[in-house]
Amino acid sequence: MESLRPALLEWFRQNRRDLPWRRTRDPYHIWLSEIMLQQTQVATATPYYERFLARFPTLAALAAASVDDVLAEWAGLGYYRRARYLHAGAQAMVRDHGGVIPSDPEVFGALPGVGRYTVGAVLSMGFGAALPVLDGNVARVLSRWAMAPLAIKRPEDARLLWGMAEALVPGAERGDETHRDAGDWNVALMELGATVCTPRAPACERCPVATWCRARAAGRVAEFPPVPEARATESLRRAVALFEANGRVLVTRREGSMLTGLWEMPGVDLEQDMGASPPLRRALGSLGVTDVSLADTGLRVTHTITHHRIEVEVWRGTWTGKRPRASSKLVWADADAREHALTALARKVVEAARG
DNA sequence: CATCCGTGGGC
DNA sequence: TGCCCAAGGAT
Repeated sequence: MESLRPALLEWFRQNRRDLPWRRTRDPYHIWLSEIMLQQTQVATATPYYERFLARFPTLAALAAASVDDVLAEWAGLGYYRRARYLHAGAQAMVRDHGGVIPSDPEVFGALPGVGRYTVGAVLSMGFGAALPVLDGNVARVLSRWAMAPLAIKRPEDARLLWGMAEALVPGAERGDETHRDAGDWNVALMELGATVCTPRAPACERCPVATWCRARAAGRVAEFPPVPEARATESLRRAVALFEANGRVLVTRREGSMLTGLWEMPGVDLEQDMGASPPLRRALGSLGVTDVSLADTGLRVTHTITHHRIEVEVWRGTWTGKRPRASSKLVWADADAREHALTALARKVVEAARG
């Protein structure tokens, strides 16, 4: 145990990946990266991170932006509430905290979208706070080290895992509020989980701390952590109307609980055996789009979104009278620009239609 | 406490 | 190729 920490820290210092958010100690940049990386892989988040910071280089710039502009930069990353909370958080910091990330865990943790993980990550990396992190990577590593059947998804197990993580943070055993290794330690633990102690086919032969791993010693690494049964996905049908003009696509702003405020071509959900044309025509009519004809392109786009597998029929729309006009609910969007926050489904449909 | 919220990488 | 899952948080 005494040499476990130095062994992992030393390994990390030799093997750390050169990632954009590791070249900075600016707490705003670190905060942004941590929010973007929630439930999102490094390779996916990286281009978004670069673009986002180019557009909103400072907390003040983010706070001054409109929600729509923030969502437009976020479009394609998913979990859009993250972007709304990020924006609201930036405004709160400008309004109440002098335009900087609060270094007090209580204060920072009170901001929207900032939970215990994000508090530990940003404050340990940005300020050297001796606070733990617990994410999927750390939970997996700890479960294997202890050979304990603990799953982060189960709240009772999560409490135990947080306790284990807390006990390991440099400085914590002495009650120090800060420690120069705290941030590196947290990142090292996550880096180990991401690159060596992976969910499937872990590379134990490359693991710098394999000698401390009880699951490894027992030859039972694959059994930990236990995997809770996956929830089944539900199949849905949907039809969309694709209108194109001058390289632009007609899209409407989504309402309701999912993907609220994002833009997508007009469409309707369909029952299993329902014809698409009449309801699609009605949906267009309610947007003020009349005098059009619709033709089934035969294109079928499949999109999976949190427990729903959506099969989308793509209908080609053409106007028989005047071209549909933009309104508060309807715009002609450039699908290649990031001017509007298009859903991934919308981009997929455009892509499919272009062949 | 269980459920909800998006998307794309990787095997 | 389908399926698992990835640096969570709010309700």
